[in-house]
Amino acid sequence: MGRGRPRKTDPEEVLDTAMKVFWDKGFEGTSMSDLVCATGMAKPGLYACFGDKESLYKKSLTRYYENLGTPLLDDFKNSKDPLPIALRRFFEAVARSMLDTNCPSGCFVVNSLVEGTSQHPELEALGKEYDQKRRDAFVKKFEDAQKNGELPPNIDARAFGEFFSAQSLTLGVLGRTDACKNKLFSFIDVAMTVLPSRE
Amino acid sequence: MGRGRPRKTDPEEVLDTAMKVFWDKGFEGTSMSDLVCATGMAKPGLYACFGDKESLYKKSLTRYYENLGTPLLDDFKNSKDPLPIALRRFFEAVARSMLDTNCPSGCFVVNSLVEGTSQHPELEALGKEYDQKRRDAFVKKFEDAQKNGELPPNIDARAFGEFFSAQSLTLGVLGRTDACKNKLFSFIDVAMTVLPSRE
DNA sequence: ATGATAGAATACCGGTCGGTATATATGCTA
DNA sequence: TAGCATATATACCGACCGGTATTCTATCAT
Repeated sequence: MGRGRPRKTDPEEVLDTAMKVFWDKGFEGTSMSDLVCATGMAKPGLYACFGDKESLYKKSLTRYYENLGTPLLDDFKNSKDPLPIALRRFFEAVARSMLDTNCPSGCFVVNSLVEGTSQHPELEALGKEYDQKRRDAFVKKFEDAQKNGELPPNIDARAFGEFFSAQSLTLGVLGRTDACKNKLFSFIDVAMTVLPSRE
Repeated sequence: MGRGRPRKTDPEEVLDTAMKVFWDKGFEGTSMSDLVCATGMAKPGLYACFGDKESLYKKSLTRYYENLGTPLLDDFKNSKDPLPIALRRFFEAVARSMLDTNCPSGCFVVNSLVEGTSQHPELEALGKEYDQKRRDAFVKKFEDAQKNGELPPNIDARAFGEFFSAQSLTLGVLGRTDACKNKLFSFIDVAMTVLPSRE
């Protein structure tokens, strides 16, 4: 094991860097040369390591999702806290990641909106998959809360779940355009008022 | 007047068609050849008429905004109806335009998120300008409603205004990804519950 | 040392990009 | 009908695109 010339660049770092470039310039707006400059890995290396441009993008987005999105969502799903607590923690974590300049904030919503269109069916499918996971988690959480009496029985738990699921996208949009700590957090404050009280 | 060879294609139709192509493929993903095919106007004609690609995009987006966004926003601003009525009418009009397949729904949010990045400062500025107009209108409406006693005095009218302003972006996102009449309208129903009752 | 292995670096491919120069067609005015 | 003004159509430009073949270099096992 360990034969051959050692790598100059760690492939996982390459994926992280690539995601930032894609986030900054968009999929179509990013050239392979941009990625070569940013990552330090030469073009043939990128192709050998990750396949073509679209595969590289998919792998970047997947890694990003598994490192950031999945843990956040799992924490929310598995939380034993009352719904308002868990919900607020989820949104504040999303908001913090949006404010982290080292983090390509909002790439999910960007992917869903633009990269994943009819032109790139695989990217579209990836985006829809993530969207669906989030929405399902939210809806289930709200339905469970209703069963547990945390939410009044006369509301449409699914609609409320989907509403809040969509608010994480809104945070992504605001994070890219308006990003400012106070605004994101006061947005969350207002959103939380949607939660009906127990009775 | 009327000298020279007559136009084969109406420039305003060209702008409408161009916006649809940009909406479908994104700014970077759209080539001038795509636009030539879609609009029927030859490339030199496009350049003579609209300037370069970025100018054409700006003119398309501006026209779209003035034909759709401005009237909607003006109706909302000038409405004498109670706030919940005016708000719901605004959101339902936005939702309907999202569901209109002839209408490149959500190009504002797309522009803000992706086209208008550091790579295209002019597009970014245009997006920010529209964003600001909408936000200002919402904030003013909520502040006025508070003064008129339509909203309780103990809430942060600005934060509520910005929250609802952002919901029109969320409708844009949902319209592009989830578009389905029931979902958009039940999203609006839930969002409306944020409005605190008079007292 | 030496050969095998695997990444790095360079140069290169056909195609398409945004943008334009040139020539032709069409209608108005006089 | 002559001529001008304006749009259209074609062909073309250099640059850059995504992707690859080839060569060079560094590290391993032997």
